[in-house]
Amino acid sequence: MTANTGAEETRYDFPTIQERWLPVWDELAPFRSGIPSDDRPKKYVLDMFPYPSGDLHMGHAEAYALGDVIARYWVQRGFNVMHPIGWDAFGLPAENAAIRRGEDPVRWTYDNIAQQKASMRRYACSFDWDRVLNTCDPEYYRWNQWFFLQMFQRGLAYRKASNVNWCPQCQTVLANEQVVAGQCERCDTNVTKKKLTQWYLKITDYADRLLDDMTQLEGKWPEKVLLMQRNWIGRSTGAEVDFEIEGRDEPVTVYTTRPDTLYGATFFVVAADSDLAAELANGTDAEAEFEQYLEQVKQTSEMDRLATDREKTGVFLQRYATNPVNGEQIPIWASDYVLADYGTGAIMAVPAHDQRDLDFARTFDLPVRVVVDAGEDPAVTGEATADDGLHVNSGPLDGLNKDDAIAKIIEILAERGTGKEAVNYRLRDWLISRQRYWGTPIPIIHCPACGEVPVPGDQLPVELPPAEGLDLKPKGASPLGAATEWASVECPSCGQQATRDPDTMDTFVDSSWYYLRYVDPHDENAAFDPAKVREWLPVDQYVGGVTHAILHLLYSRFFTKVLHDMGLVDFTEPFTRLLNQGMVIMEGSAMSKSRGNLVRLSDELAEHGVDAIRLSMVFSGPPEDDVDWADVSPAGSAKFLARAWRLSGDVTSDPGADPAAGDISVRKATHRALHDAAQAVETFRFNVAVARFMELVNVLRKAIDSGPGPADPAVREGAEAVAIMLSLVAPYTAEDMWARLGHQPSVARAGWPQVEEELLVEDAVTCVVQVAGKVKARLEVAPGIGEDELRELALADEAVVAALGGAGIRTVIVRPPKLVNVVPG
RNA sequence: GCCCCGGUAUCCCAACCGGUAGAGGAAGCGGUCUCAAACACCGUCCAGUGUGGGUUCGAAUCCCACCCGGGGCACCA
Repeated sequence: MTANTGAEETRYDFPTIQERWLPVWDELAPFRSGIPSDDRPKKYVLDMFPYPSGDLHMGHAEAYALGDVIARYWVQRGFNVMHPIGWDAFGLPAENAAIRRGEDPVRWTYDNIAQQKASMRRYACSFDWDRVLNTCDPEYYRWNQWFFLQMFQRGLAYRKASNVNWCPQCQTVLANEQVVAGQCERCDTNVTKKKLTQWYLKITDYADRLLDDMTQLEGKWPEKVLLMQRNWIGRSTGAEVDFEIEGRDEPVTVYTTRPDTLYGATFFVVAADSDLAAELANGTDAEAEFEQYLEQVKQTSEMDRLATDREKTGVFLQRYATNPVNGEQIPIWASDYVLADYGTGAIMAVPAHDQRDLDFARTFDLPVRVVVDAGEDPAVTGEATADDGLHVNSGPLDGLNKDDAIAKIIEILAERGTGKEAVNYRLRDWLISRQRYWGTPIPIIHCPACGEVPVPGDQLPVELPPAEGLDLKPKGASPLGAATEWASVECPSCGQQATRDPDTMDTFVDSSWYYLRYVDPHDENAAFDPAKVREWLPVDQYVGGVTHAILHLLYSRFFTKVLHDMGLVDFTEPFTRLLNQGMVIMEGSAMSKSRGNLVRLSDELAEHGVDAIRLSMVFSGPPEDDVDWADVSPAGSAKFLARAWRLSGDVTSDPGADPAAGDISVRKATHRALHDAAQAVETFRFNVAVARFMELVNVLRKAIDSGPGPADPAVREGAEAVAIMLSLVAPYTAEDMWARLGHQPSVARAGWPQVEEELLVEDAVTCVVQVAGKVKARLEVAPGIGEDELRELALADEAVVAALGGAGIRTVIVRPPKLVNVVPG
């Protein structure tokens, strides 16, 4: 390298340093991970890829700074780290820009990608630029189509008509995971229901494995994320019980988690919007009333429906069900508090032991019968009792506790053939079709004769037609349907005139497997090469926001399991470890244009420099906590960087000077810092690691100014360690220091110095001597001091003797070398 | 309503298995340098750990209750 190393400079000038090293790094490419002769052990560090909706913002700056610490750390530790980046490039913003400003979504997307890519280069992310992928490239999304067809053939992709979530703003359907508190995850519009035929992926087939495999992730993923996924999947165990219905051939099955309370069922409720309700109401005197009620239910928005403390409503259908254990006739009601798509859409109501049933019973004056004795009468208190207790009024279950009663009743029902043990999930199949343009076309051809026909593999990818000339305005049907030339095709199986499926896939399909594609993003023969995947995956460390705790992470786990079953990968969990970084907020609330508290990343970078911003992000606190920009001081970060940088100009010894000849206490400080910082990084306490850097810089400053002086080789050793450690967070500053210390770039590949164990041992330790738990004396002792010796020393201490004041000694607790506690008698 | 996570100095945050409450930073204050200032450097102030109880020789750390903040789930039978 012939770059000006800046050895003569005396002032830390970040713009100069940035310009100096960027071109050098471009040439050196220190983070290239695909060199065949590279025999370093492999590690895969992955940042969640960004959506290209404009330039990078503060949130990106934080996320990528944190991921970079991890990636760069493992490089320093001698690993061949694959740290790739790509773009999650399909999605609505491109389309909306097209609609609003008449821009071509393709162009809009690629322009933004180019801008973000340039920004990431300047931000000095340690990405391997040979592995970039864009999900909107046909060479990428053809494999979405390929996976879809694989799933289709396995019965894992199917079409069905159902009441689906519909966002009136986006004019498209949404998956359950994309509805947050009754609102569209993307635009916060109240979601409505619509009966539509849509494509689904059968994630429910994997519910048990998605749940059970979480044990592999225990301790490696944030507990919070695991909990959220468990809640989302919502497995419950109970029983299905068949109730005969008067005047109906088939019995109706209900699902209950409390089959033991069957004797307490005093009425029966079907979901008002279920087919069963309509059927049961049909031809009864209640029919008109029911129709009216159903209308009213349909008018209720999802938001209102979810509101707690809602009055219970319903209609008696004038029909009766028979309780299979005691032959009782119980009235059948229709209500919206029972959900059509959970369980069987019908329940047995046990008001004494279920609050919702009790509320309903009290509203409509239905009987309440206690079958589990809890000492209180729910009919009087208004509080249903769900606790364990002895069963009463329950025939053969009398006197049993809950668990025994459940076992017993299941046995009885099974014997009679009127019920069985059953499991239910909250998780629903993943609705993946979208009525929008900018996504992966679903590779199915609808033939009037053959039905749903897969597009033959050799005709993939089914490319999107150009947006030009298409009306992309949301109108509830996919714009692709209007591209007649594109849509009309011959049926691959019978040759008849047929049409392409006009919908595109949820963009979460794209991100469900992108981490596999990075092993060779330009592979033309397959989505990925299983051999290469074996080399690199699963991902050792995944870094991203907690916003994806359910959506993306659940879908990716599902995809991985499907690929496992297809024999394409040999692991069942894609991400071994997960770190969720927090958000960047401003004065307590999320940054947004409307709040006017938006801090522009580009402004901050221009003012303080890339390194100072990165350092601020990393140092602000634990990575998973939100960073309040009002609390961080980029100027303070810049000050520290300048202070560290100055060390490199002060060192006067030559490169290669033997540190063993240097000052021992400086050496100890260096090795202690290297050791502690490494540990802090490995446990994601990056802020603590930075504190260790700062500590060492302070020690070295003192050593130079008023200690062994700038020529001491220990000072050089320390300054080099600072450069190496700092390379994780502040790559420009570190590289410049490295050069000023007389080394060739890149410091990123310098390697983490070997920590010398003997330098971690302290010369002397302060031992605290307490009397009755209060500190009375401090002794300087050898770290290896024995218990007896320490006890004697402590008891001989004047202050201790004085504190005891002649009182006897009951016990002496000795914890060498740090503590002695004398307990007076 | 249920379930998680967190409350330490003015602020952001450290503190290993229970063992000296302070590593680091910001802000403040004082000083050195300077004609003065900025920068830099040096020094310094500041809490007994949300509240109440318990366990222990000893509690920020463990247990119980409560308060406050953040998050998740929420008519899932």
